[in-house]
Amino acid sequence: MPEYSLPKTYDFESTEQRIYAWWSDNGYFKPTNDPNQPGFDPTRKPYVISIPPPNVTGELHLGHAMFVSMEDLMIRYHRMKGVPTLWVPGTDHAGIATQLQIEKALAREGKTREQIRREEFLARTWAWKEKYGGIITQQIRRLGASCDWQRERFTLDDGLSVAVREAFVRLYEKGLIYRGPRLINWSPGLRTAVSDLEVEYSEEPGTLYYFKYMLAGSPGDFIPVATTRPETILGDTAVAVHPEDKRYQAYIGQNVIVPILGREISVIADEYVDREFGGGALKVTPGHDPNDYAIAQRHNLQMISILDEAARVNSNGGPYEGQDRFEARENLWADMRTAGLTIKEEPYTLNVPRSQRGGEIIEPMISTQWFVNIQPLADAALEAVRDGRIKIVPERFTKVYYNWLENIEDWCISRQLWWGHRIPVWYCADCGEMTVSRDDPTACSHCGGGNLEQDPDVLDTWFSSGLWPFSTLGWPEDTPDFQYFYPTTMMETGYDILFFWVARMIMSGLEFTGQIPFDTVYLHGLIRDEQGKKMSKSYGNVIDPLTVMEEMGTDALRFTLLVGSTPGNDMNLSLKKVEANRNFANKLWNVGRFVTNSISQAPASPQAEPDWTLADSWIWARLQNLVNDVERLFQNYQYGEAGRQIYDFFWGDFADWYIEIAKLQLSEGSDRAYYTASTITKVLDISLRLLHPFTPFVTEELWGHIKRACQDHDLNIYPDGDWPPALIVAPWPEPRSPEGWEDEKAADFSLVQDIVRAIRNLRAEKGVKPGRRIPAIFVSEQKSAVLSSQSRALAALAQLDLDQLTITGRLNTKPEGHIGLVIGPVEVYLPLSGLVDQREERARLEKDLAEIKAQVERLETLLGGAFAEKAPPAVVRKEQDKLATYLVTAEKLQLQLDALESS
RNA sequence: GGGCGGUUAGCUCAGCUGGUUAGAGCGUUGCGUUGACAUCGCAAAGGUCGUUGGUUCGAGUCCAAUACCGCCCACCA
Repeated sequence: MPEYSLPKTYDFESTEQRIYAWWSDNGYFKPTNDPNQPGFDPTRKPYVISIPPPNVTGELHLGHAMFVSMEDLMIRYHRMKGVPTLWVPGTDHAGIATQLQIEKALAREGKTREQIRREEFLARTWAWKEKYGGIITQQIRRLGASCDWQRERFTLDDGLSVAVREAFVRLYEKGLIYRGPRLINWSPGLRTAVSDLEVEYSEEPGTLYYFKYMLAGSPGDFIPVATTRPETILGDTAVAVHPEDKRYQAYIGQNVIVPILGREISVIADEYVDREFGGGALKVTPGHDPNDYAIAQRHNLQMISILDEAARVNSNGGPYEGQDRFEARENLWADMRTAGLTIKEEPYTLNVPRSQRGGEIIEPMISTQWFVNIQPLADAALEAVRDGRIKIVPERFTKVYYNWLENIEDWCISRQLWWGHRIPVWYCADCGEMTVSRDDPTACSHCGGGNLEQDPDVLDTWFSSGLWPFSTLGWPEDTPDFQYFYPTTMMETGYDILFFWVARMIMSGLEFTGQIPFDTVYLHGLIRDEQGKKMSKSYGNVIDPLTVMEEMGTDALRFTLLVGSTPGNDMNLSLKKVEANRNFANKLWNVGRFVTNSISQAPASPQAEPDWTLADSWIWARLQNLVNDVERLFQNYQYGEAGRQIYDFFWGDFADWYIEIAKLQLSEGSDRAYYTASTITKVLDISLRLLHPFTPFVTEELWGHIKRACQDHDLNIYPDGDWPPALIVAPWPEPRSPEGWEDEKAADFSLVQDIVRAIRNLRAEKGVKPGRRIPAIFVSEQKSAVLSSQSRALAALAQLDLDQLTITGRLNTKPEGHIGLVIGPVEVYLPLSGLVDQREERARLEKDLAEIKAQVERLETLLGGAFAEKAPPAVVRKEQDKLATYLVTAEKLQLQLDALESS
């Protein structure tokens, strides 16, 4: 019974929470260089990430799993490199989203927020937050997030609220915030303004209505006008035609009559009008259409609002007052038809603006709101990326970023909600002036009166999240954290919030701190279902990360997300992939079992280290190669590719080949066994270190077992037995340049692999029973030394009879009753007498020969052409070597064929 | 209307500065109780890298055009 008997299967359930608590208890998530602790060194540059704060009452979804995995990978990698790292966690109050949840809960009690009043509503929301606010952060912990939880923040914290007020007041004092009536996007269901970004457009079938605008001056005469929204006729203040449109030129300046209402409005000329569309004339509704609003400003037109907060027709709508906007549409149209004012209706595809949150149709309305004059901030934000102070990965998103900022409109920041940062503006009942203040004022700053009332509105959630990278570090106070950890290093998030969040953080960071908030933006893609469809509850294709973690382990999910994604590209997730990676975790585990057993069985007190075997050299070279590649890929943010390469190395090279050969070397006893145990331990150790940022739990757990086994058996793989206390803080493997011997060893080992594969292949083809050991004759002039040294390995891997192996430089006659194989410079003969079929053999040899000859021909042409002169010498030499090998192979194949003919 | 991404094996995808026989996982087929692992092993089948043209000694990789799929921005009522 081995001393270390690990279970056969990796048990993630019993591991993950224990390991997480252990890391946390040992303080590994905290920065190793902390400005609030003794021994702080301000010259060491930290690596800092601010977490994209999830909605405080949200539930974990795959988007969270994605960014947590990615950021945790970045953090763990840098931590292992010895860089002081800080990952600041926190949550967002998510104004609209949270308020909607509370309102829904209220609705179930048959209440509205207006009924219970603001104070009571906020109390309930806070209670809700207290109750559910911990769930999401708990779930993020389950993913293995190595955040410094002592620095956790919430956007409505006192400190962050101070930051929000500071930001608002500064902008106001600089004249970059203003209040006024403007056409904004109104959400009638939520009864609040929303920003342009919060409106989504969807193509939907609708109707284009044609009707008559009767001329006031000449009865019976009319201008035909088309609209998709007849109810807005009630708010028309002009009819516009193109100035050069001959049909209507005569009417310009005349009056037309608004249907049903009978108001007179004038016909104006504006180049915006498209003569081809509809009748060529445009009704102008400045109060409910952005383009019409612009026209109205050019022509100084009156602006009429016809809808109230709930999008019901108001008193400007005459007989339709009180009707819902869609109801009014039908009724007005019916009345117009009765009045003979309609022309026709035709089907038409509309682009309907809908609320990102509620999904209802957004109504453009004129409303008094607070705005940020964004242009100066946008210019600075553009400059920071243009001059390279901030780098966006993948690079193509910089163009998207530029395009948005170059065409940006002022930002409507006030929301008619209750849950959020209340606007720090007070209105004086005595003098009517505004007091804008960082602290709650007791008196009007203008008249000194005490009759102050605070603006009832709150700020857009993104206003506070825009301050996140520095508000979480203590800004506006100049705290030690802010001084040391700001600017942060990496902003990792989904490309879908590039505008909402990233751009605004850059604008705010530059404006308020005078510095960039982070130097790199890494954007990951969205996660879709197996077919590439968006996951949504209505499709029923949502994958719940918690279920996946429960069933297959956190590491399997993390590895799938990390390795399955390419920067900026969406990924399609299927459970099959997670399953494959659960199997990988299990593979790791079982290699670990093998290694711990080997350690505990290895002989003690080593003598001098024996020469490395070919396999030893090969695996070291491969591993070193891997370390270098991973480092390069990490530097280029190619995390997925790095993970894939580690996977391939671990399974395809280490487990499939080296471990199999190691079994032989271990059975040799004494020093060879000791050093082989040491080698597999070292290779595993480095593999675990490389994998740790991807799959932290299984690697940490396994590494702990390896460490204990080594310590108990005096096997030192770290100098002086100086083991790191935990894998999470173990040093990252150092890249090294090759020493020159690697290529030859790689070529020799690859020959061994090819021989083994060829023999296995033939055995399978001929139906030789697995396990049956057969004799073999190896013939090669150039490689007999390699073959001799590898006889045991060849015998074991290809199931040959070691006692009946012949290795020779040349053979005069082909052995009777053998099947011959040619692998490069090596011939192998296997005595499969009963299974030899002359015709089959000839066919096989001819096929191989034909292939080789084709290659020879190709290479001869290649090397005879301009390639030999123009290609780099190293590339040419490689091809020449190949040709030489092919020629030898061809020759040997030909000899075998000849032998077959003559027998 | 403008911009971006994708198109590689039956499916889902890698393939990063061009190097000459294009990879993985899953699936399929055949064999298998080799004391790490059946969440496994061995072997096999399977691809004119969307199309056309160009640059180059050399193109899945670079350039141009084009088709289809998807996304973002703008929003002609």
